[in-house]
Amino acid sequence: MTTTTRAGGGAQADAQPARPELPLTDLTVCCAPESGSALSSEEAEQLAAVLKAVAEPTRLRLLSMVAASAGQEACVCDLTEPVGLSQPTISHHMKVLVDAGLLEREKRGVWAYYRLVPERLGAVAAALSPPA
Amino acid sequence: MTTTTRAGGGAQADAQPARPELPLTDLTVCCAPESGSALSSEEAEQLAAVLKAVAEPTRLRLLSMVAASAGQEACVCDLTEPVGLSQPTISHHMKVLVDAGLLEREKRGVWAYYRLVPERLGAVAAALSPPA
DNA sequence: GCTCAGTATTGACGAGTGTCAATGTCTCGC
DNA sequence: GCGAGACATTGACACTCGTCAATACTGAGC
Repeated sequence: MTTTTRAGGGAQADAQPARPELPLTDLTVCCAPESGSALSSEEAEQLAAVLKAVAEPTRLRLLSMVAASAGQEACVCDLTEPVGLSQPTISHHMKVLVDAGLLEREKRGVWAYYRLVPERLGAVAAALSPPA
Repeated sequence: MTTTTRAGGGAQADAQPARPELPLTDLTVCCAPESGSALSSEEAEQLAAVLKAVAEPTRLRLLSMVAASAGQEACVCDLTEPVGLSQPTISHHMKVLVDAGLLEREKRGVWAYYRLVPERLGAVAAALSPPA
């Protein structure tokens, strides 16, 4: 299994069967010290997939707005206006963030509330931790 | 100036005049705790610009290969073969990483050596640090 | 000066992505 | 049940991006 250094201690690999490969907190560290080996293609694609979700100004703002909200959750109705984009666009970005595992969706009545997943974000940050 | 929480303590804002806005270790924290305000458009674009450079499997592999090399530096000739892409493509990716401030280029004779900039990578990781 | 090897640049092409208008779906209140 | 509001989905468009072939550039050795 090549026990390389990894980020996040949770390592709940058996999450949902619907998503075949989405380790919540199990991301290979990008830039390990000199002795560590480089990323494989699969590891690089996994990390890049999550980073792609974050590497977009609008999504970063949405993520930060959710994190800054009380209880670290917010609904689309609160996000559409300050961002200044159409509602379908916001909905699309939120879906990307949910698919990346960075947000969780919960529908309460008519409203859809999105909540931050700190462990996932922490795993990404740890994967980018500098060597030494 | 809105002194928000930031990542990295260096804050050498006056770097090179050639690059107008490339604060090496001065990136606004994305997802601050509840009291912290959300990212502005400029802050989000700055962070996203660096993340875009990293959110690509090939560039992640190149970055990790440079970091894993002895002395944390490597030349293009060492990277082309294991990645399995053409030399212009590798050169292109390296330029993107240099422009993002994640790598530094130094030409020694005919060879171009790329060295990791840990502070920059650390600033990105810190900017993505989870709240609380 | 000339040749050669290591890199960088240019141009072009296909794939991917952010955006919006229009439409669909679901829940609540009447 | 019905209309209204909140959100998701679809289709279309412009734009960006990753890749390669071809070419230009640059430093070393003869």
